Amino acid sequence: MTSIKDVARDVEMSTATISRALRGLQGVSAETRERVLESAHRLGYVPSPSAAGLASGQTRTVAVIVPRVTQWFFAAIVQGAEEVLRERGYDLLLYNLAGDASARHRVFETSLLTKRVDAVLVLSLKPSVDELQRLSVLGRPVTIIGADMPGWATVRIDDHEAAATATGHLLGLGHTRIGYIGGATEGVLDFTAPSARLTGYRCTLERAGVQHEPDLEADGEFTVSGGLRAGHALLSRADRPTAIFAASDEMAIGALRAARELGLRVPEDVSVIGIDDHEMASYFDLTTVAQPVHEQGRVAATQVLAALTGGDWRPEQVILPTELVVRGSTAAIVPRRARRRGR
Amino acid sequence: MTSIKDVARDVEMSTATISRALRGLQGVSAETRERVLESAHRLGYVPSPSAAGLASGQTRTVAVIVPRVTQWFFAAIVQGAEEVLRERGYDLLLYNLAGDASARHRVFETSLLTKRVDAVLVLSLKPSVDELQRLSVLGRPVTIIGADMPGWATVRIDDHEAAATATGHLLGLGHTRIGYIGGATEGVLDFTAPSARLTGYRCTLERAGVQHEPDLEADGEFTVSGGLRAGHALLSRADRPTAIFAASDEMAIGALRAARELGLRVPEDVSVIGIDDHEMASYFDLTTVAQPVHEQGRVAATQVLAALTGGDWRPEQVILPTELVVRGSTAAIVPRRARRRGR
DNA sequence: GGTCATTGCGGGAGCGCTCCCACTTTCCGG
DNA sequence: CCGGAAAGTGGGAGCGCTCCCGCAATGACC
Repeated sequence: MTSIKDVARDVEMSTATISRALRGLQGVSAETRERVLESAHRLGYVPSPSAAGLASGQTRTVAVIVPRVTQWFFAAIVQGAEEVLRERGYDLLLYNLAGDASARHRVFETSLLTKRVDAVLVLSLKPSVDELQRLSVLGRPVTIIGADMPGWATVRIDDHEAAATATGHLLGLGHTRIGYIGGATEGVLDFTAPSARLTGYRCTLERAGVQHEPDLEADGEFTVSGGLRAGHALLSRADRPTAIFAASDEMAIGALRAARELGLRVPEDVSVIGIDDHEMASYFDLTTVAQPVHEQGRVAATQVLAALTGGDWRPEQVILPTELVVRGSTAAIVPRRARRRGR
Repeated sequence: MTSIKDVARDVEMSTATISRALRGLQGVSAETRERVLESAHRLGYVPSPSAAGLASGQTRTVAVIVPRVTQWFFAAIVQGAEEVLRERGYDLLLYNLAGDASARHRVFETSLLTKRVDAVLVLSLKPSVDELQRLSVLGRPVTIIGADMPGWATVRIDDHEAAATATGHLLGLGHTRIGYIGGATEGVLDFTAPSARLTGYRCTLERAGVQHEPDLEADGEFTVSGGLRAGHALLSRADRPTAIFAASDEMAIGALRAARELGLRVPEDVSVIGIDDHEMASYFDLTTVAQPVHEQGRVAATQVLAALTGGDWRPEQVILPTELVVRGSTAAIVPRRARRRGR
């Protein structure tokens, strides 16, 4: 393995100069830099990240902690983050919790992170008090995506508002019996989004003078299968809702499926709206409140990178905009009589 | 930052012993190990991977090169690999090419990989001759998932057979006009699966005495939107096929959508079958040839890890089994007259 | 012509660990 | 009682880089 010394010997200079030249630091003449680059390339020199990390204390690596990569939403964020990290020469260390509590424990507990990465991106999970403690002890930039954590750098959407938009859309179409499919507000992936979306839904109903019915709120676990179950529960009621607002597109897709299985037409018999603008949403003709998923990853990565280079880093709360995307799964309520006909 | 020296001083022993004790090597008395562990914990000692990597030449990290994490298939493989890597204390460095040729170039070219990871997992992309050259120069275990590369360690399914199974299923139901939606056999993600599946389809038709029609083969780019386009093209023909075999579930889902948009009923008017058993397949009632996605990641990771620990590592070709999963999107062909009625 | 930045470069001390080799002690069999 | 193997431990030389400090040469300025 050729090392920096070999290059130094080759161009008859000190390793210090080689290091400077290779990293593009100033204090090296253009001619020297040229020679060093040529020599390094000719000798097939590849720097050792371990050695550089040991000497500099920087690993040029950031950890991304994600609940489940298999969920499109998280994967898309990872992809966004990876793009900007790669651009800047940083590597991405992926920690996939996959609903495994022990995995979560391990990642936070054995803070291997400490000396392994320069920064951490935490996706959509609300770290516990203890975990936050560990994160802050790291002394490294940390950005939390998709959760509201005052005092911490966060990138997210306004979940309350997104839910209000969705609910408002349904209200605007004349619906008043609006079911809600959400997720546990406490759990393995205890992010703050579920509760914010739930209150957004409730507040909007209330503001419109609609009585909010606990019976119309179901748990969809933020998965397609959960949405299917919840959809079945809501739609097989005698006094079934005329519209369903699911707190995520995946649950909305499950609800669509439930409607189909029950022989209900969408949107004639029931309107369905979600949140996310999942990549498959358009194929389901699903009306949704789109959020910039990919972009959140980019912004978060940009943020920690800025913290790493610029000196004055103070946690910033970034809120990205959402947008109602109307497709075919929602429609104005049809008078009872007419609706009957379709069943 | 507390280092190994601090622990050594604390228990009044040499750093060599601390290192041995912490890594669970033999040659340390149980009592000593106990004391070291206690001291390390009390002092909040965290080992430095950079230092260990520099000294040992091992990083306990493996690189996973993936075409696009946002595709469920790849994410699921990553998840499988991550599981076994984490179990064994290895970290996962994610390189997401995301269809960006320059990204691909960068990953392979600037073989930062060399001194950064102990092993490499390459997902579903057929490395070019040049890239293979670089991989072999690494001198590290490399496993390729989802592509057939003689001479290299691979983990995959028998694509030819999977396609044959799907096609055979349709033939068995009486279909003879069977459309095919596949992907470019050369491209950014030039894996070997597309061509193997195509030939599997053709061979099976031929063997059944069915004339294979080039017009019934469309390009779906292995995406939902591509499948939608291809489905439209195939199903809006006057002599449209009575069944469609899509080389991936995502394309099959696109085809289902196309059928719906054209007012065709599935499976009465057209049967659709895919490959993968995508997480959403059951929600679409999609008949498919299931492949062990998650498991492929696990097996591949296990393989490189074995290569890393055991001494005698020689490339092994693992082929995992597939299984036909019959759901509601395929059915026996209905006599022309009866079928008409439904249109 | 002298002073003082500025630029370009070298020397060399670590960074925190691993691993080879050597040393001591204990234990066992002959 | 002795020799030798085995077990437990220490010393210390790196691993390949970064970065601080120092030095020389050059140029600008009064």
